[in-house]
Amino acid sequence: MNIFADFDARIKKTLQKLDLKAKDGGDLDLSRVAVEPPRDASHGDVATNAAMVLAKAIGEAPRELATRMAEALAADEDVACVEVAGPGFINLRLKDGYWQRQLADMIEAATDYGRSSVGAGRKVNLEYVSANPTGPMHVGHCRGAVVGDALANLMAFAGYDVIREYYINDAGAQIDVLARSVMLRYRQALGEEIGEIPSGLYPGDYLVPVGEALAREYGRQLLEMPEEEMLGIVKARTIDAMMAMIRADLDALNVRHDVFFSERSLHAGNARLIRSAINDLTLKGHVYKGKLPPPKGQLPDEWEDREQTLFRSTDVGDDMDRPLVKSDGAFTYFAADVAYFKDKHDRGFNEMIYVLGADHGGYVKRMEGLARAVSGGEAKLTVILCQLVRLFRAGEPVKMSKRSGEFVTLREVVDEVGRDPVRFMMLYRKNDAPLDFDFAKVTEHSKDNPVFYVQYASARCHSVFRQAKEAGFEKLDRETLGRHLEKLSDESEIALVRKLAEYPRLIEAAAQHQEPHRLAFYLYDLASAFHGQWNKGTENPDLRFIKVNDPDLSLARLGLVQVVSDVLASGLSIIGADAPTEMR
RNA sequence: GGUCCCGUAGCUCAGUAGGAUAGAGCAUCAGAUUCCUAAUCUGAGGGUCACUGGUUCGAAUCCAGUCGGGAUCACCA
Repeated sequence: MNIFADFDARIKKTLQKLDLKAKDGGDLDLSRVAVEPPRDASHGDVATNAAMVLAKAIGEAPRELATRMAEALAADEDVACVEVAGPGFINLRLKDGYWQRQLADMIEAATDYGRSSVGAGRKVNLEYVSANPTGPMHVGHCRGAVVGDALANLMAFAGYDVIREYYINDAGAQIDVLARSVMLRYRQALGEEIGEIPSGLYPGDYLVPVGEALAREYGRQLLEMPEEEMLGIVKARTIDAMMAMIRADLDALNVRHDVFFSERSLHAGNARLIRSAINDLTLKGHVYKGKLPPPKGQLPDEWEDREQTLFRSTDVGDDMDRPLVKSDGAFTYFAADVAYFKDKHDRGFNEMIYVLGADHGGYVKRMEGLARAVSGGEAKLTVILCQLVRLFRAGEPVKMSKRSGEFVTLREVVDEVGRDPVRFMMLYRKNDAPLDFDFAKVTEHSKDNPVFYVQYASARCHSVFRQAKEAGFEKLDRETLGRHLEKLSDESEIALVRKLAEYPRLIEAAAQHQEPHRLAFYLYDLASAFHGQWNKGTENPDLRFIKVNDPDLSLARLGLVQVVSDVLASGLSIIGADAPTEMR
């Protein structure tokens, strides 16, 4: 139950009873009425701007109108007091009994607390990672993988029907280069001296086992085949091997996909699907033959002024029209994108989300244009751009050079710092802000490390329960925990319940705005509130969770701890990290 | 040159649908901690929200422009 939605409904009902009329006789527009937590907790529990938003239409001073509304709202049995503040805010303070009932519901809902139906079962296609199958995933892929995966978890929890998708770029010139690189390793496995890997080929050692496997399976046979046939086999085997490696890496990061979609499948059968998609675009009038103006600024060295098949993306918001066919007659990467998007649309998706690195910022407009053109404007395509991650080791930047093949792999990072810290830290920043990732800080066991801080809160909750058992509390099921909640009356305890009550609204907002980082920040806040409550017990023994001489109060407090633990577990599982029961 | 992202405390960053006196952590400073739940705690100082103009009851937030930083810019994937 989202308490702000609850009071939104109550407040609007009250407004109707007041029978407010617009001065021009028209209907009042309540859509701008917001019911939300006040910025400052000292203002109360629930705030609304209703009077300020409606004052003009009604023709009454905001504060005057607010006062009338406040009187009506004070009649609500759960409202302790109402205040009009500032320019016309109405602040409600709720009775302890309301919060105690909320807590009872949370205890009962257990790990389903926070689950929402705002998504209304809408089908969403979420594509993330989609790293080229030409080598192991490097650390640059990490952020998009985590953001995409966590967003999928989040949206699913908020009631969307999410399909997680990976687009395998297994067509094109890079794959030819990859296959040639493997051929070299194959000959090496057969005992040939291959010397240094020629520049332009992939030098990485990870191709050695692929060559060896081919040698085991085919012996020297591949060398005797026609080039075409041989390359086909090598490509297929290599892509399989690379994808197996990538999947294993993703698995180590706890990143899952439902669909791995092959770009090659679009090119199969004389590119049937691509032709069909382009044909479709042509019928809709988005394709023409023409020349592209050379780019402004300096002219590229090998500029060809030729007539080609173009997608008129400028009609749908792009800066320039995009080629669909290359000079060698093959389809461009973008042409395959058109077919892939059409495939998603044909599969019934009207909401497509792409999680991409910031270096793909230039593709956003053409992708949005493509969505408009293919779906006739009915599909919504959103691109989430993740800024770059900078790696640090004890404050010093970690140098990486793609040319020398000297890059930090995703696997190395996961192995070194652990899956949970990687996932949490990747979400502990807005996606459009650059992120500094310091190995030392991320593994540090101190309160300065947010990962540890949040997980420690979870461990502490479990520790409280362990101690409760030692103190003789045997029956700690949810029914028992919810039995004496009226005993929870300390201001700091009610404050913690309020924090917990924010969770459903936070889930909904984070899912709707597609901002999983909000969850990481919320969990940090919650952990902080819980640690604070724990620390209050050190100063004031009356506030300890377990008070042997007052079992009912102890049970009520354990109920509170239970929900803190539930929400931490729920939130951490969306982030994709464990909620530990103890710290080791 | 075009496009996109960013600019908030000394540093790293939040800022929830345009709301009230702009927040947190680190750092700094001042205290607490014989005992319990210290892989600490309490408190304080610190701001031209890059700049200018606009929209309105009200702008860090929306719009336009300026400055500064980053990404990207035919056919590659």
